[in-house]
Amino acid sequence: MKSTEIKQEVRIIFKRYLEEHKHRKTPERFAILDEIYNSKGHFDVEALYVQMKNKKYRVSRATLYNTIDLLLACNLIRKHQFGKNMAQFEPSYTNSQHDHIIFTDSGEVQEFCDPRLQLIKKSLEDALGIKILHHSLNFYAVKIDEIESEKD
Amino acid sequence: MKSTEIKQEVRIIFKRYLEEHKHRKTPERFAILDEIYNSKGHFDVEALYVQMKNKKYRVSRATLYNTIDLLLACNLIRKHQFGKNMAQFEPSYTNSQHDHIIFTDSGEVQEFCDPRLQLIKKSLEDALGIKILHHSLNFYAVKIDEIESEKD
DNA sequence: GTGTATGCAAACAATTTGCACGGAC
DNA sequence: GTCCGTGCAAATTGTTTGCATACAC
Repeated sequence: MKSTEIKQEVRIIFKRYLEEHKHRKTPERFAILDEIYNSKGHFDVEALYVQMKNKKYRVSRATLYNTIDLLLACNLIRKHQFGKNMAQFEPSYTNSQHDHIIFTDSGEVQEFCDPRLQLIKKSLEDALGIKILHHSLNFYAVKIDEIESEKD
Repeated sequence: MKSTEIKQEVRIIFKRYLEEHKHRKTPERFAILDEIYNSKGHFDVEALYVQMKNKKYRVSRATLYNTIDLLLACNLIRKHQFGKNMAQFEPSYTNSQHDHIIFTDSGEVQEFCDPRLQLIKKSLEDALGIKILHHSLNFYAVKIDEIESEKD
């Protein structure tokens, strides 16, 4: 699916969600959605705020937080809490579930997916009689070659 | 190992750590360590503060945070970030590595350990040429019988 | 005696809330 | 015309910092 098609599609999903829940379809809300789906990748609220400020659009942080809640509710973005003050979001449409490796020195985030996690999840659900709603798996790592070069 | 032996042991480890790093062995620091190892289980800073206040001991939050940093540094406690404002700690001596299931309705935390996680970790390290320092795996779940009873 | 650790209160950063105005309906 | 959503600034929460005093060394 082309990038322009995706952007079109998520606007429709958002529009439908807002209508169904009797929320107003304000230009701010669609501008924020556009901005998020224009850049892809992970972002935090402050970065999004600055990014939109630098472009044409002027939104308050309050509106960003408000809209992000709506986008989370209709599953157009996902939230990740990488650490106390390291909340990040990412667009989730046509973007399959995955987990994260956070490089502790640079803050860089890399995605991965390992099917064995689903086996662990299934085992737990069966063994404990629970329903797992979602999960968070983060590995905090450093790159080997960077360890080597630090030895100089 | 008996509970009293553990408490004795961790005091010795902490004492050694403080000496090696030229930190003072203040009564507050040992009182905090004792309090943590008296109750075991997960705790957050506020709960620890209230708990100590209710007993004999009067410590400031600043000292709690300071001491917790020291205890983290010498691996006598572990920190878990279950959500933005849900940082919890737990004593880690004679307490093997494990992961957590957080029940989203009650906030209850249950521990589990699945060896397959180590396989995932190993695969990633080998495939990507990285060294994983630590990880965080949390499942957010509800109990099945509670789902059923909600249907009433 | 020196200088680090403490308690307190003020500072902080990320998020939230309250309020008056503006625009979606 | 209603009243929800906005921008702004003030409030809030968990944590950190600054400063004067206390006490470990």
